[in-house]
Amino acid sequence: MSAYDASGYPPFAVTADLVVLTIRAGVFSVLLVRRGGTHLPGRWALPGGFTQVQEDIQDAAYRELSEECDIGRGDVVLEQLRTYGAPGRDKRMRVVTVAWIALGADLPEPTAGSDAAGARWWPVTEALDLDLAFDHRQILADGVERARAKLEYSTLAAAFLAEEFSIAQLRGVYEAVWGQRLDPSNFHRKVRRTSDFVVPLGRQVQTGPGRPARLYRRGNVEVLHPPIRRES
Amino acid sequence: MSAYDASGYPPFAVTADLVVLTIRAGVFSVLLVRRGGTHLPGRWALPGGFTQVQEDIQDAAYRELSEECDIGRGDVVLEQLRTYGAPGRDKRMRVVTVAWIALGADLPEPTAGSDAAGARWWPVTEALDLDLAFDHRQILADGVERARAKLEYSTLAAAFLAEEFSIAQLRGVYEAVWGQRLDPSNFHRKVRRTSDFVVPLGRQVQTGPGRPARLYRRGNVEVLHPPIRRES
DNA sequence: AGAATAGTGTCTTTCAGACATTATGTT
DNA sequence: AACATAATGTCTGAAAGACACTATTCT
Repeated sequence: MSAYDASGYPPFAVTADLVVLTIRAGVFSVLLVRRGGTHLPGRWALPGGFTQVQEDIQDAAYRELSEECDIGRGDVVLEQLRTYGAPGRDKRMRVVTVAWIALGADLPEPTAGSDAAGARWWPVTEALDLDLAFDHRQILADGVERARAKLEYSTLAAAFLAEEFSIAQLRGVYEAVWGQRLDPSNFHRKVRRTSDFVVPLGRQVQTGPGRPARLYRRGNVEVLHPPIRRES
Repeated sequence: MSAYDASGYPPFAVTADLVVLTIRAGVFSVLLVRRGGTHLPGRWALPGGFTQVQEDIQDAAYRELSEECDIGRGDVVLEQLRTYGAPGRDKRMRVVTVAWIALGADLPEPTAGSDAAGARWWPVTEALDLDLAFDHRQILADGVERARAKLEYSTLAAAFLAEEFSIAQLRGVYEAVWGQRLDPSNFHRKVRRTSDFVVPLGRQVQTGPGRPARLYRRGNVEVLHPPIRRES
């Protein structure tokens, strides 16, 4: 590769930016970092950074997750969102960023990376109103909408939960992400009748008052036919 | 921008590759170009090329459409597919490509660009079996699946038709893209009952034997609630 | 007249939404 | 006992699939 004359094409920087989503105490939340350094210091932004020359773009996303968020590969479901490459989106140079969404359960409090002056979880509704750096407000909005849409026609909601969960917890994911109440009995029937959406484990768990809930794990189905709809 | 020290980040080439889809004589078709030059000459590939330094990535896609395919902005619906950036996907250098799907009606026979030794429309089913250059086989497969999926829950099918069309022609789009017969009467009812999917023009057209078909134009709805499903 | 295509109507099944009812725990 | 939550059952309306039937043209 180094033998090839690189002068024949315009050079770009390629970055990976991450919309890291989880549910904390029933609140749909996103991880933001406060920028350090000299450019846009103090502004909140999505975690991310430069892709290395020999690095797969998805590996770059996983590496930034690890370095900036202390989150491992097994802790999240990572999915490419889209690529943002308007010429002026970074004033310093021409940067094209590949954005990803990362969904996880019980994600830890972040440890600020070397480039970031701080990091914390924000409720998504609040984060959408922030004046984020670069075009990160748009990326965040797109990522949130992608997550909301995918709950409709996929079984992705389980990515927000630990290995074992109850159907009420699964419903809680939908309610947190959509900001909307769902009928418990209809939701229960819908999930159980969708073949291999969840697999019963035969055990129960008691969280508060009321009948104990049965535990399930994810099934192998990834597409919901028919979907669960928003906005009744 | 030129004042910034570019040595601090790894340089990438960014390209735009296009999955250009249309329906020709009832056959779901994709535009491929035969590579010229010195690298992989003679291999079929998706049309595309380098993004310029001052150019928006979507503008690059439109420019390649114009240069390599002689297709204007108004002739297609362009949508970002995803970005492919494995380190070894181009042996010459590190290239990240932003892939797009372009859907159009009655697209013209291609005029080969300067880089291409030839260009032609291929039936999608045949193109999927070709040994395309780079990772274009995967990009093509992803683009075709995206188009097929979007017909289900969006009104995108009309992008394959001219301004005025009959419901039978719209059904023909679904049948060509999905490779599957649909019941004419149920399809007709479904389309007409979806508010503002199509707008009647009050005129008719006679194509062959049989009752003349009423003409419609696209409505303003973009999302189908509920969707039209594949695989009965 | 017969064939071909466009469009409407009907019946059945499936499933979502609303909500009543039962089951099983806590306080 | 009162309450809270989980899970099941019932009723109704919307909509899809199958298909009969009508409408309008061409050969």
